Amino acid sequence: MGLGAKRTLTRLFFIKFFFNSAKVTHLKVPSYLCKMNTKLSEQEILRRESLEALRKEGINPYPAEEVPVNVLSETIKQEFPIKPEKYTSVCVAGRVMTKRIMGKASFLSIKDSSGRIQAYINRDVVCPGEDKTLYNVVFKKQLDIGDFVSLKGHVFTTKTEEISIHVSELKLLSKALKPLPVVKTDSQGEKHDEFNDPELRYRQRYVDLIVNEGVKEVFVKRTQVFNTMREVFNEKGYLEVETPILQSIPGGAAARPFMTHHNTLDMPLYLRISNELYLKRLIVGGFDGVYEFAKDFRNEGMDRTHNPEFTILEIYVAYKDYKWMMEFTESMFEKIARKTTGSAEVSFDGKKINLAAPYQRVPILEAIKTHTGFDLIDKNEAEIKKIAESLDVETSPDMGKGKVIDAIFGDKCEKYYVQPTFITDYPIEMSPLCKKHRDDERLTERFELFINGTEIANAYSELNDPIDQKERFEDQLGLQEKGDDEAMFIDKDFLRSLEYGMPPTSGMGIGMDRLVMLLTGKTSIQEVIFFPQMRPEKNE
RNA sequence: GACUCGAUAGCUCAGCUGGUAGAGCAAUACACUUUUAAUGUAUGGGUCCUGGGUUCGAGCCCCAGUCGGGUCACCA
Repeated sequence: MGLGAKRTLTRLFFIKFFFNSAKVTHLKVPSYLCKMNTKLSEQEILRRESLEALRKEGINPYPAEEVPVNVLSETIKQEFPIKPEKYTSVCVAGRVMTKRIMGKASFLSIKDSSGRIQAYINRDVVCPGEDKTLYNVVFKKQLDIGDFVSLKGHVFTTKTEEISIHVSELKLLSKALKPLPVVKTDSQGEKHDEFNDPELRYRQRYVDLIVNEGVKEVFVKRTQVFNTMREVFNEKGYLEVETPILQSIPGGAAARPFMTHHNTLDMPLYLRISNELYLKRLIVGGFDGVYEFAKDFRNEGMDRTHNPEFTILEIYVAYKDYKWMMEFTESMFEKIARKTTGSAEVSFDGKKINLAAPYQRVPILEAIKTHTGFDLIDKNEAEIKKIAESLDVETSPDMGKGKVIDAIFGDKCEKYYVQPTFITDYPIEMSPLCKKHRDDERLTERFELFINGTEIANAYSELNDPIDQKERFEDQLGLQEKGDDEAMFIDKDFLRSLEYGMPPTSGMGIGMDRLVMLLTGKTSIQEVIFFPQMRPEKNE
C-alpha cells in the first residue's frame, strides 16, 4: 500500500469518526455556505463573451509570464519633469481605471500600487502593420475597466500638461469579469458616484481599496504606527513575542470570552481576551522587556468603537514602574504622531488634539471630585452606590465597589478628557492585577490614558506579590458569585509563576485600532480594520 | 438588546395623493489621431431586500423577517 493511499484511508477513518462524534454539533454547515449564486448581469455576460473571444484570437487573458515592470507610476510623475531622459523606455503595469476612445487615438488611466497614471494609445503606433485588430478589437472592444494590463512606451507630457505614457505595446495581464464602480472626480475635486455604501465597502473591501482614494492610505498609516512602535521597542532591546490565543483560562482582563472546543483534548478552550498573564510569565522567565501585538477577542457588543476581534499592543518592562511608563508612553505617542501625520497635533471629530508630551496626570478620585463634587476615598460600597444613584449613574447588585466607581467615571468624567490625560491611582477593587499604591493601600499604581474621552491605554506597576495576587483573585471569585460574569478566573499556574519571583515590572496595553482611528481621523473602527466583522450575506 | 433611518439597473441616486419604474456614470453600437467628470447620436439593462396582507391595482400603505448605518444600553 502506497503512502498516499494509506493516508487517504486514515483520513476517511478520521472523517467517519469525526462525523459520528455526537459532541461535534457546531460543524453543521450553515446554508449560506452551500450555494453559489450564479445569476449574471448583462455586463458580466458580455465580459465572459469577451473572454472567450480573446481566447479564440489566441490571447491568453490570464498569462503566466513575469511582467518586466521597471517603474511605478508615482515615480514617473515625480521624476519625469526633472530627468526626462530616464523615461524613454518604461514598462508599467496596473488596473485600467478609465478609458476614453477618440477614433484612432485613445487615453486610458491605469492604477498601480503607487497611484494612477494616464496613457496615450495611438492606433498606428500600437499596430504599425496592416492588421489593426489589436487596437480596433482587443483594445477598443474587449479591454474593460478593471482589467490588468502592462504598458511599454515612453513618457511624455500631453497638450493639457499631464504626464502620460505614450504606449508602443499593450498586453492584457488579467481580465476582470465584474464591472468596477467608476468613481469620477471633477475639476473642482468633487467626487461623483462615489462607492460609499458602508455595507458594500466593508464586505468587498477589495473594491473599496481599488476605487476609493484614501482607503489604502489609512491602512498604510496603520502599519506605520505599528512599525514605529516596533522601532521604539526594538531600540530598547525589548523582544517581540507570541503567546497563546487559545487559552484554557481566559485571563488578564474583565470580559466575556468566545468559547470553542478542542476535539482531541476534548476540552473547552477560549479565545484570549488578553495576553497579559503570559507576558508576565515571560518576565518571570528572565526577559527584561517583552511585547506583543495581540489579536484579542471579546464576545460583547459591537459599535463604532468595538469589533469582536481587535488588536492590543501589550508591553512589559522589568525594573520599571507606572511613572516611567507614563513618560515612555507620552514620548512614544508624540513620535508616532509626528511620523505618521507629520505633526504632534491631530484633528479628530472636529477637535484639535495635541499629542506632544508631557500629558496631564489626574488621579481618578480627584477627577470624580472635580466633575461630581463627591470625594469617594474611604467610602464603602453602599455609600458609593448611593452617590452613584444620586448622580443618575445606573448600578446593579452584582457590581462591586470597583465597577461602581468605574461607572461613575465613565458616565460623568471621561468625556472631559479630550486632550491626552493620564488618569491615575485607581481604587484597588478595580484593578486585581495591579500593585498597591506605594503611598496609599486603598489605591493602585495604575493609569489609563484618555484621549478624546476614550481610553487608549491602560498600564500598571504590575502586582508581583504572589500572596496579594492570590487574595485579589479570590476577591474576583466573590464577584463571580455575586453574578459578575466578567470577574476574572483564578489562574493557578500564573500564581505559581509569581511565587518563583517576578521583578518589579511595569506593563501596558494600548488599543491599537483606536489609536489608528485617532491618527487617521476615522470615527468608526470599521474604517481601520480591513475586514470588520459582519453578518454573513444572505444567499438568494 | 432598544429606538431610529435606509435597501430601486454594475455604481450613485430620483420615483408625486397607490395606476405595470427613471436619470447620471458604467455597458452596447456608430463617429472622432493629445482627451481628462472627453464629446455627439442611438440602444440594451430591473426578483424595486424577502415573505405575507390590504386593494380592481403596491416600489409606495399595513404586518413579520433579513442585512446595513446611526443613537442608546451592555461593554474597555
